[in-house]
Amino acid sequence: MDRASFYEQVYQVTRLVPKGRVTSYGAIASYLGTKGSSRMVGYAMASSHQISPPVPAHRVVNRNGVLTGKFHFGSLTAMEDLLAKEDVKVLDDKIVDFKNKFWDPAAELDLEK
DNA sequence: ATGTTGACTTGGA
DNA sequence: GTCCAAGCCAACA
Repeated sequence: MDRASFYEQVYQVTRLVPKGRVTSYGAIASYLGTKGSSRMVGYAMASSHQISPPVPAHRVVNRNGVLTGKFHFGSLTAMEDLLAKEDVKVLDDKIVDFKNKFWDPAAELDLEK
């Protein structure tokens, strides 16, 4: 993991997000150990458009469950459309029942244990 | 090496 | 409950 850049780590964790689930930038940042660099997580996603394999960035939202980065998808409806296909309802740019669909890598992966 | 930037988070009013 | 300000760290020029 040390060889991989912070970006790569973010990409990998993001790919681990199960379909139909969403996570927050802070959760990923915290999982990587850099809680304070929550911005970097989102910033990394900005570069995830052209990398491979593709990163399900649409499953990553802010702590509020709001699609803050939907504007970066090219189309304003692209992100919520992708989420809708994964049984994730989006209302007013916010994840419906976000708390229930929230997926915390640190808690789910539990690699510390 | 320094400065700017950013798909965030938290805390205080 | 909402709104504003500051902090945070890594990549890039």
